[in-house]
Amino acid sequence: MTNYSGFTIRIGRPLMTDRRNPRIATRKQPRQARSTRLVEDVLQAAVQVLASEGAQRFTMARVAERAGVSVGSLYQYFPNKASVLFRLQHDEWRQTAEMLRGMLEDTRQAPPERLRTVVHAFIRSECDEARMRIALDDAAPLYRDAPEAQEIRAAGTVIFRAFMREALPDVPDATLAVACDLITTTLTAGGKAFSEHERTPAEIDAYSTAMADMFCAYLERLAHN
Amino acid sequence: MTNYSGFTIRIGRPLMTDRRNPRIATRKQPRQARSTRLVEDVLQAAVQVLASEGAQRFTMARVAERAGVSVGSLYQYFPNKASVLFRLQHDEWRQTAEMLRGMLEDTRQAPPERLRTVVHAFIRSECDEARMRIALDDAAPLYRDAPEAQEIRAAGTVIFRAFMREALPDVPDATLAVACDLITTTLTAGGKAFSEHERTPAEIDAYSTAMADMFCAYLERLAHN
Amino acid sequence: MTNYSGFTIRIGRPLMTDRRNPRIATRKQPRQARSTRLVEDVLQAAVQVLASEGAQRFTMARVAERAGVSVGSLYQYFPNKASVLFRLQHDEWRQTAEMLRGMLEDTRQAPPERLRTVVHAFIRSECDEARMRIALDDAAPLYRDAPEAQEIRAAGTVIFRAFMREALPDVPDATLAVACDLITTTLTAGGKAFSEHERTPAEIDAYSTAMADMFCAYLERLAHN
Amino acid sequence: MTNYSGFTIRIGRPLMTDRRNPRIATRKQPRQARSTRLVEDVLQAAVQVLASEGAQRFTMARVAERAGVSVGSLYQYFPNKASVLFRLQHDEWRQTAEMLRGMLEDTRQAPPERLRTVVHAFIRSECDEARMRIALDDAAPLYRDAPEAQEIRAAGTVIFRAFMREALPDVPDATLAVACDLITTTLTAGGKAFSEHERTPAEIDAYSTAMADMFCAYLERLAHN
DNA sequence: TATGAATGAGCTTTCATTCAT
DNA sequence: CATGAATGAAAGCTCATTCAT
Repeated sequence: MTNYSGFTIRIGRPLMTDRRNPRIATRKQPRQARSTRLVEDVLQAAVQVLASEGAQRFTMARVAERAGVSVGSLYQYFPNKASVLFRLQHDEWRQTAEMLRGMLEDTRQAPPERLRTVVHAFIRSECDEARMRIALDDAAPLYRDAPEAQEIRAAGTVIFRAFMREALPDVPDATLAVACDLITTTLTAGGKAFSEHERTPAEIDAYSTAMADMFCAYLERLAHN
Repeated sequence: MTNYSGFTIRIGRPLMTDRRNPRIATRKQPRQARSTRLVEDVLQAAVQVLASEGAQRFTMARVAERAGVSVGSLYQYFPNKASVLFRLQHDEWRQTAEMLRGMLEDTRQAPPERLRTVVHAFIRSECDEARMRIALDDAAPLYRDAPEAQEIRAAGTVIFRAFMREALPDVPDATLAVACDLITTTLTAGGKAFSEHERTPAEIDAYSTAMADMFCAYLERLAHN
Repeated sequence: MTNYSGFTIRIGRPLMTDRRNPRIATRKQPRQARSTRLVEDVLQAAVQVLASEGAQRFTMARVAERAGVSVGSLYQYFPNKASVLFRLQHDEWRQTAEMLRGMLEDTRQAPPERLRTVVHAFIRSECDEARMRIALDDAAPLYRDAPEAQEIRAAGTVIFRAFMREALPDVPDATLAVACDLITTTLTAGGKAFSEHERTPAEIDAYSTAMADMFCAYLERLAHN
Repeated sequence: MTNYSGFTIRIGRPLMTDRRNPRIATRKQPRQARSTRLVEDVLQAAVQVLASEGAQRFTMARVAERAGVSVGSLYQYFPNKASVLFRLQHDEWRQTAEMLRGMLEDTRQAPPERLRTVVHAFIRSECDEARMRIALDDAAPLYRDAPEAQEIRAAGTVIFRAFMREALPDVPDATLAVACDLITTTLTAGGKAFSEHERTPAEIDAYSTAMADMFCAYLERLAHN
């Protein structure tokens, strides 16, 4: 998936690339402490395998071995490989979304300032663990078309739309919708593309500033039209 | 590949996700008519397989069958699977770059107008054959890190930089470089993300207009600072 | 199992198809009400799993889940998967055998009439729960070669032999033995084959009548030779 | 499949036990001599594996090893495991059907004599390679529901029906149909059941004679009613 | 030069059974 | 007694690539 912050508006239907749409939800809820631990170990191991081996060599066997469990145990809690990857992505989404929500709803700052903050935070977070994120993105075809993946993005959309409405009270709905889509897509897809290469903190800062400038210039133009 | 128009500036080094960096260049230059024909058949077939089967099921055997050639012949002209995919991507890049170059260098229009034209043309072209493009993108991990892929982008960068300098004569070099990077990345990554879903012509137009608006607002701000 | 009514005479030794001959008897005799209940729940669940999932997907985990018991408990009363299946088959056999015995020993009717009754009853019973029976039969390789399975058939044989002797008082022992074997095999194997396809009551009746006719014609011929 | 002579009439629809209905036809027609040889080696190996290891342990890897080829080669000519088994069964059917057809159409003998010949030949052939046949039958769930398997039986039916009409010229169609079904089912299912145990030539002869007697008695009764 | 048969490592997933809690 | 987490061997199948013909 291109955008994993959960903030992208999607109007059209996704172009499926795979016939089957696998169940991806977790197979059972771990109830005992040991199980919870196992799931966490597995996810941690999955991140490591993804980062060190890449999406191509991300196999259930490797994850199991890295986690110090048997393949069978893996399949107790994840119905298939896609579900492990999806869970990773999902957790990422949740975490990022939570972070961004806090910033977007922080009424102590003016909307443009909030947007600046969000852009900087997002780009920076994208550059953290970039290797793993790239690999996770490479694996996207495996989990992208799962129904669960589709559901996630809606929540982020709502929050961002509210923010945009606050920032641009007088803009017509249709215009606002497109602006939301454009900004979130630019942020997420652009952030991802940017983070595909190793970046210094200075580069990150310069790029984030530029993107925030661009967004703010756009907002101003929308406000004055 | 995130950007396949050949217009993205890349400063940092790419974060490799695969150990081996295979030769990807075509194995031999087909000079005879028959060979050229074969290569074209193969590429055509590859596009079809990609579009109809998806990246996951893109195999050399399938390409060969669709092209009406033997696997052996395929390997006469392409050293491996990645090279076929890369060639597809490369051709795409070339074609798009050529188109955009014409628009960017068309001095009959003011720079902002040229940029608008470019954005519309690019987004529209991204939405054509979207299914194949998505699949090609899914397969990016296979060819992305090849040295040949790195070289391509430079040319596009130069052209776009010249355009930007023309549009913003007084902006410092460093600022301009970042702006170039931002705009090309937004255009390519954003365009790709947008085209991942089925779009009506009206949606395409609205989105392109919004993106062009955003770019122009940004250019103005840069010009006046 | 080809014949699961318990009425087939087996002279030769079975051709083993599996190396190991596992213990199949129930692990312990459940004497407490709770245990009896559990065993019954398990068997009921097993029937359901067999009918709904087929032999291929008949797993201990599924049975346990359907029965609302833990796998561990399952293994308290059944030493292995084969034993569950065998028990199912065994119960079937017992039930059918009991039914047929009553009919065969009913001296109020002449032997040919009794045989007619038996044929109709058996074919009809085979067509009940056909799906489960097919699945149980598919699973036969798992329990067929168990020693316990061999023992069962003897009892049925004795009863049927007595009936045949009554019907054909003057036929030599050897001839009678073969006739017994032929009729029971035809009834059971033929009934099973017939019930593998969905049947209307009319079809069932027609087929039963034909089979009974055939048996009676055969008995008459044996009697007059 | 219960009946593999191809002579069974099936009126009702089969009760499916598996959701998916796999393609079973051969993947490609071997054109070179080497390939033909390979296919034959594979089938020979499959028979051996089936006979020596049983259906349970019949795996593609084992077949490949026994045939002295790689698994990959196996999958060049057989799309899946079921197709190997089906091919075995299919060849059996064809061979048996051919044999029986010759006997049934041999007008030099009276119909009852022909039927006697057929019964003896069939039972004897069932007892040959019994171990392999049992295993093949155990594996039936894998190929039974394939569409190709359904088609085969029709041909045998036609031939046997013609024979029965010749033997019983005055019997109504409906009666004849049921009689055909009964006799073929009895022959095939009964023969299979009989051959599940090791048999001496004397036993085989006695059983065949008995079954033929039964059929002839039945035919006579039908003729005189 | 063209063919396509052959390879075999490698992948995902299942499931009977055990045993610590 | 009951639980259900954990095991890990084993299976079916794919596919990039090679090389004898």
